[in-house]
Amino acid sequence: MSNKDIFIEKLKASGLRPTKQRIAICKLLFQRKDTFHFTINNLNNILKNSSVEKISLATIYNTIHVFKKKGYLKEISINSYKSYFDTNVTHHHHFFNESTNEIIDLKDSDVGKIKIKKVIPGKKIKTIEVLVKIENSN
Amino acid sequence: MSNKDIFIEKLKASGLRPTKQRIAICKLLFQRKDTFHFTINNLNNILKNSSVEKISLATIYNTIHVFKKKGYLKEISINSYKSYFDTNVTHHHHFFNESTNEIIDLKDSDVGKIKIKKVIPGKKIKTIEVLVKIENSN
DNA sequence: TAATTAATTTATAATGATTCTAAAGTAGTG
DNA sequence: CACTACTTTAGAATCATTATAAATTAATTA
Repeated sequence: MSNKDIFIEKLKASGLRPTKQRIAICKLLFQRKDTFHFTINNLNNILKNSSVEKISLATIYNTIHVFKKKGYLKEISINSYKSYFDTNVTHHHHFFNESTNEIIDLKDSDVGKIKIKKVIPGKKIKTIEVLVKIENSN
Repeated sequence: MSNKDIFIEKLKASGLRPTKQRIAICKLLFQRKDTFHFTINNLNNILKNSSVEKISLATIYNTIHVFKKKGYLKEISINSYKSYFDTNVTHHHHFFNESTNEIIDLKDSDVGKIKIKKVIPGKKIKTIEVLVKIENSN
């Protein structure tokens, strides 16, 4: 199965028709080796330059939100200034480099077991997310 | 020293003149036993009802941001939809109740030691923040 | 205390991100 | 090919936040 076919599958599974705009977005997001952290604004800039297709902002927002709902993308909360998305949808954690505003993935296995000693009656833990803020060590 | 005097001190330390609007904001934020998690919108609503003073949104934004910069308030990143502030400025963590959107403090000592097994060359860890998402266990 | 100066408050405008809308275009189906 | 439903798009609408500039108030000085 070609990459393009995989993208078409992803789109169909998300209830979206495979259009050239959406396929261009898929290429940008999923045709890469490493995980990709991005903002909508990032995506828009890259697509404006790289892609042959002219893709409107509304289409980008739409597609990203559907992928997020479907679980093909994760949204990361680092700070209130920007909204980041992540192509790594496995359970994992993040470094945030406060000197450069760069996000780096931290594998689940790179974080030791976390013990939560407080229990909230009637609630159960759904997920534990760790954000490690780093800065230049000089 | 009365509460009001403490508020005046806080304001002065932040480089702000003690006006009645700012003192009303201080009362709301700091005259309480438990930590307070809020959005600007929350604050505005409470002030609109509770306080004798008419306080404009611009004043609220201004004051909150100065307090944040001074370290009298912390901003918490839970999700991209809302921007929350916290009157607890010690190092600590949070539960986020996804059923109710409620934030609950988790004391530093309620979280076991966290081992980060990955090192980023040239960077040092500034802080480690844990967000525990919970839901009804029905 | 009155006068002066500088900071503050406020309503409103400006901005920026995101969402909505409705007209024009395109994919899927028979 | 024709039809229908889904998409795309530009631009408008909305919402949170920030900026602005005139009116008000606090602090300072005489």
